[in-house]
Amino acid sequence: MANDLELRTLLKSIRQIARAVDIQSRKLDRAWGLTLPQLIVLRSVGDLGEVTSRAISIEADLSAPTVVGILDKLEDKGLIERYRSLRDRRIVHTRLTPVGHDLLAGAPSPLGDDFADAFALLSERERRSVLKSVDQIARMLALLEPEGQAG
Amino acid sequence: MANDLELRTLLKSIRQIARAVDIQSRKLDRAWGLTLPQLIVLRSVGDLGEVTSRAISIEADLSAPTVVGILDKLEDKGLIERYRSLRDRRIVHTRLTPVGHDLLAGAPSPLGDDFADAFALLSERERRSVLKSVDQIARMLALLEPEGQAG
DNA sequence: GTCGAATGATTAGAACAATAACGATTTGAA
DNA sequence: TTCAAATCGTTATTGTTCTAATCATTCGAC
Repeated sequence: MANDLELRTLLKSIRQIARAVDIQSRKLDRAWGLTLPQLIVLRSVGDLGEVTSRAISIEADLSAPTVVGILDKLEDKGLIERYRSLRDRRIVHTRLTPVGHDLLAGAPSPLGDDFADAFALLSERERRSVLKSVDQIARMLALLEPEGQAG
Repeated sequence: MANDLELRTLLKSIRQIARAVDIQSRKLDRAWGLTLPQLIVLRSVGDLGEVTSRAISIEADLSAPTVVGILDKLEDKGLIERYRSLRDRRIVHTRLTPVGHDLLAGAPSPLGDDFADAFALLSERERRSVLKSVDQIARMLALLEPEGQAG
């Protein structure tokens, strides 16, 4: 089938993206002391305000244990603080500290300013096509999961 | 800027893809005893024949140390074998064992048969668009790396 | 009120993946 | 020939991420 070759090509591109993102994450860490997932979670906290771990998990597309691990690190760095809800003591709320707020305000583009620039140079038509295609792949892959309903 | 929102959307899709691929890898492992990176490396060995670690690293888009770790596991499972070149004893060649060859012959689609089916249902125009966009992102991200020359 | 089920967060364990550092070997220049 | 540089593979270390299992708490049925 011709499909087999296309699937290989697609898989290779996905791998290249995964690797590039990983490398970018380490670069970010060296320059800012924050890895990409840490920045993503920090942004989620900034966007959502006082937020439960579960909500972060959904927003950032990370499993609950992963979020906990990242929150541990962000707390160690003094960027966020956590406290148990008084109404329901199972729930842990997270919010930015002033330091975290400031850092977030000056944070770079997660995928790198060079990438952001390159992306901005695309035509609107190209950008729309890219967004549509990448979202399409994401949805098709998510279908395989038990809970995945993206209607 | 409108770009900022687009970049966020893109990042979210990329994260969803990364996570879905990771989950698919674990599913593969449970069903076949091989994770996705292991399958990719095994396929690389199958495609390239007697091959150096360096060549696998390039083909599979993985760093050299990562490839070594994966080859260790594949060797433990008896799927590949390694031997030092006699001409240049720095070089280690890798090839499939008969067991590895057989397993590869029956291996499933790396991203899952469900995904392969879903992808096949797309029109040729859609498939081309997806491949083009994903490759475009991969190239734009690779640009940031020191050695990345994709002309 | 009490006990089981459900929910939220966390810990334990395993795999991938990178950079940095290292050892072994070959190549090339003086 | 001898020694420095380059190349190949590997080890050490750190970080992300998942599933499975665990703990605490709340909710619901009785």
